[in-house]
Amino acid sequence: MGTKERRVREVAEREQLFLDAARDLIRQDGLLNLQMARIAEKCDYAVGTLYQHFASKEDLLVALSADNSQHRVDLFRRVGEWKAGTRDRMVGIAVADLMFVKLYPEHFRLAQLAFTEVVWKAASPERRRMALEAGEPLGQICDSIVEEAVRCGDLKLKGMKPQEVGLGPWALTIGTHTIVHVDGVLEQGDIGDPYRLMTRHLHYLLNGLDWQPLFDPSDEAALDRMIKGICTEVFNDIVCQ
Amino acid sequence: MGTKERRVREVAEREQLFLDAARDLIRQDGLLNLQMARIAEKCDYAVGTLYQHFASKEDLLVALSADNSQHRVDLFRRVGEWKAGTRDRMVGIAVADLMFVKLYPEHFRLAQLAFTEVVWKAASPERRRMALEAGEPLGQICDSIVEEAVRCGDLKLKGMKPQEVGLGPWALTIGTHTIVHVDGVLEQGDIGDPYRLMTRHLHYLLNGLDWQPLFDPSDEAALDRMIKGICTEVFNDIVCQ
DNA sequence: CTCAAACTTTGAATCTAGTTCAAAATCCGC
DNA sequence: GCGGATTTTGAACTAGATTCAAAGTTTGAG
Repeated sequence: MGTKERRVREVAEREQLFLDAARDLIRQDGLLNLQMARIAEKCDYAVGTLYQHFASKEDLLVALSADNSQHRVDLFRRVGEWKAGTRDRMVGIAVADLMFVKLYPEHFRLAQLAFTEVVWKAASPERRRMALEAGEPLGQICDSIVEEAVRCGDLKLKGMKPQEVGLGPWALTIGTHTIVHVDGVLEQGDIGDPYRLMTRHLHYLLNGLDWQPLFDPSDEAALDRMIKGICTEVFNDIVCQ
Repeated sequence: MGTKERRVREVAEREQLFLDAARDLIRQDGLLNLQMARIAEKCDYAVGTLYQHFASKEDLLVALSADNSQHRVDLFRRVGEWKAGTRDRMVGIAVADLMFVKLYPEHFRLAQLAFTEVVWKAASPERRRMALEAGEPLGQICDSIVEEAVRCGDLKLKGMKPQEVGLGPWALTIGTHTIVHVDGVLEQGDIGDPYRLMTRHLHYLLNGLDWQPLFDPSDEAALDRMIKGICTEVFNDIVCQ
């Protein structure tokens, strides 16, 4: 009696179809011009069917954003499995994040919108739960690196929980993306590559945390070498920079 | 011949009236339910008049966000004028920002939305320019603290520009707010007060930058004392915590 | 003071796009 | 092959942003 299972699978497939279509339309016409009717049309389904999957447009946006996290999780996993020191891997997480935003800037923009009060609150509770769930592995990978660092003596928690340590680099990363993506803000004072700068600040933060081995980020050449090294070793097959 | 001037002033006053009404309505019914017609009604003007001031709803949102920056700038200025060491003042900036978001969480939410691609791009170019301009003093105050720190020997730039140094703390701050304001994210791993944690990470970052005098943020009591000290000395008259 | 041109305000009408829902189509077990 | 359950459909509905022609007001020249 696999007909029920087939149905479930078909529905899931169609949901994916809708999400992919929405992504295409966003890439094509911008987030600004995304219309529910167009998504349905592009998939040769009626609007009503689209609404069987998503309670509202906001619901779809959050779903799309959750779906996008998969890409990010994939990149993070590579870093999680990378055979390297804990500090290098922590920097690797930040570089992965940075690559994600560079590769898919529209995903970042969408996530930014999706987590906005107006959109987030208008999505269904299940959808919100799913979106949070989709992002969970990111935190877990990060935590496990911190935990390993503590085990092997690279880092002392000094009364913090592993998640609390992770919050610093995470905030630094998100904050940098946010600043970079508000166009106009960085034009004023001319700042070089904001992402190389972020890596530099991350190293300062890690040095402050006394995360071993310490690294001198004012050595620009060494910094570049390190970033390039991570790119080659971890993201070899993905276009880098 | 002051009739033209009077007119200009009246228009400006009405614009402020509209913005204040919008702010009230947001506080009352939430950003989600803000309606252009209601704003006009509340001010006893026709919708058309509202549209003489703001090209679109998005335009109004960006304008409102720019108007809100004034509060933030006021807090920053206090820190800028505070007679204290440069490092304390840098932390003071972060505390000011933190207080701003705690005092006016709805302003933060609005800013978050306003700087979203969908809203930002739909606002008129002048409005965007004005919004950026309204935020400029924040960066300037921050830069001037960095510059003074360099002059008096508390900090070495090591090849960075003053703005580049400031970007680290700034990103850390914005990132923390962003994480805190996505409800649900921090529920998972139980993290104490995320803002005290942010201050702690900021100190780690400043230690990493070798910004004198170094401070041990793992001394929780000293950290609390410092935050409380800033609140009393700089924001004495404002409710703190 | 008068009047017409210029400018401003008005709000009903328009328009856009998200959402609903009754009818039609399809599926499923008997 | 049939009848009820489920799914799909898309025209109709709706909310709310935006427009614009008509009404009102101001200005300054005569």
